[in-house]
Amino acid sequence: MPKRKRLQNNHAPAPTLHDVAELAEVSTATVSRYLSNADLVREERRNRIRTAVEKLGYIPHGAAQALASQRSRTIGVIVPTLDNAIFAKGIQAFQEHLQNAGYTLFIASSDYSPDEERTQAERLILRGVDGMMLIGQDHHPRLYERLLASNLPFVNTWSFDPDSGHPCVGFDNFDAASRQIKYLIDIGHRKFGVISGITRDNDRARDRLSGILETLSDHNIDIARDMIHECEYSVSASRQIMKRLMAAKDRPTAVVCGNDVLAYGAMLECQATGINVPKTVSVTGFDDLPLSKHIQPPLTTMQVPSEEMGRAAADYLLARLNDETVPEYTELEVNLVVRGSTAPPTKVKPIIKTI
Amino acid sequence: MPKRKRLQNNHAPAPTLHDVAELAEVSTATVSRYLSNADLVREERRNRIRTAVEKLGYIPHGAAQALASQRSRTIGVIVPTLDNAIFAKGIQAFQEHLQNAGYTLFIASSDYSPDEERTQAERLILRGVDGMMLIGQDHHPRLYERLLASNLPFVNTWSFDPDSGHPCVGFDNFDAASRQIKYLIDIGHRKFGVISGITRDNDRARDRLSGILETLSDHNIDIARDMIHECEYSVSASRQIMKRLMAAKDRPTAVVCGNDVLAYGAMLECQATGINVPKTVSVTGFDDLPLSKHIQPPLTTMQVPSEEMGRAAADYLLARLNDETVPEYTELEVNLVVRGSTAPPTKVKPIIKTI
DNA sequence: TTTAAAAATGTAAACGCTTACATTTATGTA
DNA sequence: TACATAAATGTAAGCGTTTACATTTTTAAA
Repeated sequence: MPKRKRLQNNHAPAPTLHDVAELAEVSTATVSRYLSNADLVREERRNRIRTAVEKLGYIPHGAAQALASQRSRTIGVIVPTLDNAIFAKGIQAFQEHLQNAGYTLFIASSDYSPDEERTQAERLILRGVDGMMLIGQDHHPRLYERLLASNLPFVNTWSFDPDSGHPCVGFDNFDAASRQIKYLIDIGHRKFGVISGITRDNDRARDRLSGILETLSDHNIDIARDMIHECEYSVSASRQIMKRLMAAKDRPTAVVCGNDVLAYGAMLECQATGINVPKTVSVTGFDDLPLSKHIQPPLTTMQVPSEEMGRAAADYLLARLNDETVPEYTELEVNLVVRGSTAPPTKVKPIIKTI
Repeated sequence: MPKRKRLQNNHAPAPTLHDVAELAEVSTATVSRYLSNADLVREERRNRIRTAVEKLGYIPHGAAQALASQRSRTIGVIVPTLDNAIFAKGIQAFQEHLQNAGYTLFIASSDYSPDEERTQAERLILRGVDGMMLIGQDHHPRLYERLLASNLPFVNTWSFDPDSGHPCVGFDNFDAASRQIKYLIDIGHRKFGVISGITRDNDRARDRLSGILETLSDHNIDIARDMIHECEYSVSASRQIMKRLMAAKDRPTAVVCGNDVLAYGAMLECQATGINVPKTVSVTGFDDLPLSKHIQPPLTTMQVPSEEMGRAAADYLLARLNDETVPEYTELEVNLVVRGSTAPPTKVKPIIKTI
């Protein structure tokens, strides 16, 4: 005799595996198997179970599954910020990919602070994430310790550094920045300004800055201390700095920015003060945000393969979770996209005419 | 005799409540109480427990907690997109607020599709979220049904509509758009173009569009069918439409855009084709993204209180979860910010001189 | 003191699943 | 047909907490 059969009316306790099993007249084990791998059960019962599931509107209880199976089918990611679009595309791709494999994503943000990142990571671990994606490779040492100690699969992204010993999917920020500045040198620039992201706790910003400075030095090009600035990733902050840069006695003919947002700031400051880009000063960015090809002039920048990165990061974690072997370090390409914001420097002094 | 005492070496099974209890020589119940409300236990034991927790590096098992307590301390939010910054600030505030209350956030995205939104919601419910935040109020009917049936606290945001019967924290999109267009009428515009977001399944876009059209009609201002376009939220798409708008025989003196991104597209198209904003055409946006005050000319737009909205949404859910009473409908203010992208229309025909 | 009430603690039963192992049933082979 | 083997199913023991209830200890009042 069935105990009760009320359908989905308000506040009805959610049906459990047991309810389904009872209705389908099989054991809970069989239902569980059906749910995880349908062709483990004979067709006849499969149908009974399917019917029961539908009739009851059964949804498995995630926490119970997680507890019993010791895996939550949940992945965590900690981004520095949700605020700008830099990471959005990559995260989106990451998520979609995981989703297809039955995983759900926890997203937290650290506001570019390793301490905060570590706190967030602890939270995610408490929530039982099966794996974790991080941005960059500058993380709290204790975070690395915990990740390693608990043998939790994780992957660094937006950086590529096999020497770090940590799994990563990303690109070589040093090299990318170096190529970018080399391009500017090639078209004739010698006087540079740099608006870098804050390098502290940010290996990407740091590598890009080193890439720039070392390449300049390789070419015996001097750059004054006051032509190099670090700056939070905002248009306002960048504008401020650009203003100072262009007010200097010996102003740069090219300003290299740590990312596109900073470049927007630089260009908008010029626009506001009537300085022509690229005639008076060339500006470059890094990221190739969707807007960059539309602004006037269109921004010369490094195209970062964020979607590919998200996908590859997901692949890495999924492989780890399934105990498949997978390369620990994956390098992706970034391309220099030359657009209208850069041009050879305009000669200021008229060339002495020969007779 | 202690069974084993290895510290955090690799792959050591995570310590459990039981381990802590054993080490502190109390029962698991006491440890559990200590963890949830420390002054339920006498000081002497409190210390023993604290020491044990630290020594073992104990972290509670989220899934087990969730299963036993029937609440996951987890909240879900489904945003249309992570891609642009529109929702970022609001989500960030939402998250911070929840976090302080011990909740962790699941973020999913629906790509503006109610079906996808519903699918994502099911996933989140399976994960056992205790509550849910949604954007707008156009949701799949079955989603509403499930939310109601399972008595899961949720709140709509970015819309305010007490008549809907669904809890919401947001603003009146119709009214906001109406005020905006009224301003344009007030400064003399009569010929309008509209670049709206896609209205299907998007009550915000729909309300803004109605706000515009009804207000025009209230003022007996005609607007041709081909001056009204719907457009996905991208700069490229918006540029296309702006191009058409400005190529028309009787082109508008003001173009109202459904959000700031669309407005960027409109303005950039003008910039690219040498049309002066605001002299030839005024442009308005909606959202007041961080960039909007910096672009040239700075964008006239509606300032949306996204952080406040995130906070208020969190407050609502937290109150519901603690069985406190809380208003079901919260209206927030949005302000018209007048900047340089709008100006009175320039008279095209010279006024006939009087003698 | 004694005693009742309050506070602290312990015991053990859930919570809703998964899964090792045992058992039953089907399949193929000799 | 009998038998070995493979496939399908069932049984029941966890998974790591919380929490109702029972028990013990403390506190305060008489």
